[in-house]
Amino acid sequence: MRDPLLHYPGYVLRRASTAAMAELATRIVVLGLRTTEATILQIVAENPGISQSALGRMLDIQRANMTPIAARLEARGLMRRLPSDGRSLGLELTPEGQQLAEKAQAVVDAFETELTNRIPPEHRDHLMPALLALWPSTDG
Amino acid sequence: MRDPLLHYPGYVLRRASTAAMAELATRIVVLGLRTTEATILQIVAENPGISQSALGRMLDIQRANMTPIAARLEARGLMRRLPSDGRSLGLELTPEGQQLAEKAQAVVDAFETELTNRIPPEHRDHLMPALLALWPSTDG
DNA sequence: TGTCGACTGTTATGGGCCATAACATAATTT
DNA sequence: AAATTATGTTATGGCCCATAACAGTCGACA
Repeated sequence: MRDPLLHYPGYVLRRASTAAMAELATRIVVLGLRTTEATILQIVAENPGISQSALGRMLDIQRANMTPIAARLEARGLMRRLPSDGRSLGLELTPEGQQLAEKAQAVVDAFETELTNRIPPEHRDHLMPALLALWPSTDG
Repeated sequence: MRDPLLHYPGYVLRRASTAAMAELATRIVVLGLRTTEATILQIVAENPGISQSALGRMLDIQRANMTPIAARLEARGLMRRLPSDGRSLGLELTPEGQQLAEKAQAVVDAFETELTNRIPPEHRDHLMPALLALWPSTDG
């Protein structure tokens, strides 16, 4: 039984990503959040007033897909969407949103630290530059 | 506008994986295949007679999700599913499946090579060990 | 100032992959 | 022989991504 896929960086990248995301999802779901929602709370917490579009550009989420996510977070009382522009919606967290964002942040931080610690030290500092080189969307 | 996510290996891993998979998908779809199907053709080509379950274990695809994929490939005349065991189905490619598998293989190889070449040389050899360390499912 | 193009948000819709539960059947273990 | 395990199947849902079409707003520019 041969498995040549383990020599393919793209394939290993995919598998590593899927595994890591699944693990994070199980840790974050206990807060009642999806990983995407946790990320959004985090970004809005650090960038109050950011528009849906700008948020979407930062996270590579289409406007059309951002709408239901933001609406859901607002409906749960975690986020407010205030018209800033007539066409734009500025996002900011409610106190409950802030509180949940902090919990989510702690979970994510712990996870990312664990992830980093799994990498053998001699390879650790090379992962980020290598991944960023694979990722064309950084500059567009 | 702050974007602290770029310091998170898990997040960058996810983004890099998504981008890479999307790119591969656009290259493989012209063959009438999805990335998962291309992978399956490749594995079956190198492991004729492999059972659906064993294939699923290798690729981390649940039995329940493997069934429609394998059935689709069989319906397209690319693969045969021969009862080997009374309960198991042994998989093997048809001539058309072989031919398509070779084309898919060429596309994947080219893609993986390009991917590797994007990584700065000083980081190149560190990516695979780092990713494999993140990926717990290698041994279970 | 009025028009045209670009931007924003929304709705609708579909694709692709993953996960779980329940089931029937066959093999294996005890 | 009985109990457990393995395999394949069906059904169902979740999550994330993509595209098209639309209405409303802003900005650039003649």
